[in-house]
Amino acid sequence: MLIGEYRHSIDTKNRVSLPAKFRKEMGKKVYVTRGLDNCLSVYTEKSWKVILAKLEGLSISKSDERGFNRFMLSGATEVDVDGNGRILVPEYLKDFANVEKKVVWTGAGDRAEMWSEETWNTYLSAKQKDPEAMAENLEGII
Amino acid sequence: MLIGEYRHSIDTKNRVSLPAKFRKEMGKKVYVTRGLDNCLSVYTEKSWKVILAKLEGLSISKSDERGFNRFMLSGATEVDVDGNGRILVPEYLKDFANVEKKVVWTGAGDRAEMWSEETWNTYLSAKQKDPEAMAENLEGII
DNA sequence: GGATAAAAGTGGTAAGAAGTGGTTTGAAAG
DNA sequence: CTTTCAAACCACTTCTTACCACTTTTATCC
Repeated sequence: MLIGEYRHSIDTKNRVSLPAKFRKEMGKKVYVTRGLDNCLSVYTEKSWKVILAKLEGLSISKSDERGFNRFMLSGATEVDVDGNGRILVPEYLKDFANVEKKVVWTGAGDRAEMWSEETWNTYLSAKQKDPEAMAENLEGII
Repeated sequence: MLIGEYRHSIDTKNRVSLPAKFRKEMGKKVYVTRGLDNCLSVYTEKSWKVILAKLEGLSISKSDERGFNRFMLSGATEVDVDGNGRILVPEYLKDFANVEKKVVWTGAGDRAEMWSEETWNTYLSAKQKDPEAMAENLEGII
């Protein structure tokens, strides 16, 4: 279970450390792709397979489904964790998430998320202003 | 499984590199044809057979099905991968996809797609404007 | 609480792979 | 027999990545 918030920096070669607390669960191979709200989602091998299984149900002939499939798969990349616990973030994903130097890792249960510091701050302060409103929309789930 | 996004260029002899990450899965022979949204679809020998089987299920008496069948098959061509991992793109497919010099390869699971850089940028930014909307339409899938 | 050891974070370097352009060779057609 | 075109071959440059080194932080033990 991935939880918590950690701050790291990306070096000039697009390497970034996984939070030490995540490493055991993440193993030696992870999958990075575009996430919602302009973050990057980082999946373990196991949780990635679950996502793939869901994507396989999408139809190629329906525009929305084709689009979402492309969004997820074209954005995805399999990356090895190096000897120092770092991963390499492709340029196009850095661009997507507006990441420059400082990144924020957040645990999200089955996956981790990587945010540019500004995006995270903005997102969090917006959501924190009114968690009650979010809660109202949870429809009896919680 | 073909995933990710890669940028390459086509040379004056219409040769273009396959992304190194795709080469193992693609083997020495691939099938290129017209794809939806003005990209080119590139299939492995194996996935091409699957597509063919699906096309055979289409009815010749239904206008749309007949048309789609022609769209796929008339555009298709079998191409060999050269010693440096490149393929040769026929002129008419370059024209179809508005490819000039810069191309973007994207992985789409069972196939790869090749886009002109502009077409891809336009397509992606349209989708990115509202990935959340896509996701909401796909409720239950993710 | 301080010292020591271990882990984590960060940066650099060099060998090899990948990308791309040009040249030669062989086949086909006139 | 000559010419033309395409494809295989070759060579060079750029980029990637695995490895190594150093600094800083955290944890442990005395």
